[in-house]
Amino acid sequence: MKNTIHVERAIRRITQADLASAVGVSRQTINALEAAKYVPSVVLAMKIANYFEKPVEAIFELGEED
Amino acid sequence: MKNTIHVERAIRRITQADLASAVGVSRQTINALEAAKYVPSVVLAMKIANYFEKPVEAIFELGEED
DNA sequence: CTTAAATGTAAAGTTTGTTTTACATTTGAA
DNA sequence: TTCAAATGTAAAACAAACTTTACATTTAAG
Repeated sequence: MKNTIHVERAIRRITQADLASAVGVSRQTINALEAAKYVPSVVLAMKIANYFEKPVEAIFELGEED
Repeated sequence: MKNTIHVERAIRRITQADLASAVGVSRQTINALEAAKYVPSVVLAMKIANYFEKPVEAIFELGEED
């Protein structure tokens, strides 16, 4: 599971804390997600995708591991 | 969180057990998902969406609760 | 250079996803 | 109607998501 959250964030010049509060999770959750430390729930994934106005697949990609 | 798994399954005339083994989870997991008893991980959601050849958003929908 | 904001990281704890086992009920085909 | 397959459900156990607190490091602006 890979994701491009930090890229999307960079484009919009948004902070981890900003995104976190926008989607209702802690900043560490966003930080850990960007570090690919774990796999989020679909709900969180969809909230993030919605926030960036992109489909889930544009931000999250299945890897070999999955 | 709503989903249309059982509809997609009906269309393809596929059993819960079939889908379960196709995406690598237990049959109870699929059953519980259809009953909306919990929210899956993005990985599982994407595997299910891929299996049905549809985007995640076509199968999973955020509700008020989320 | 200095300072504040942003980020990385880590441990402990809570909650929630997922598996396993097991059994009861429904459905469909013969 | 009978039997097998499919589905519903439930409890215990385990794994993984997510929070909280707390601190160290990096980055950017003044």
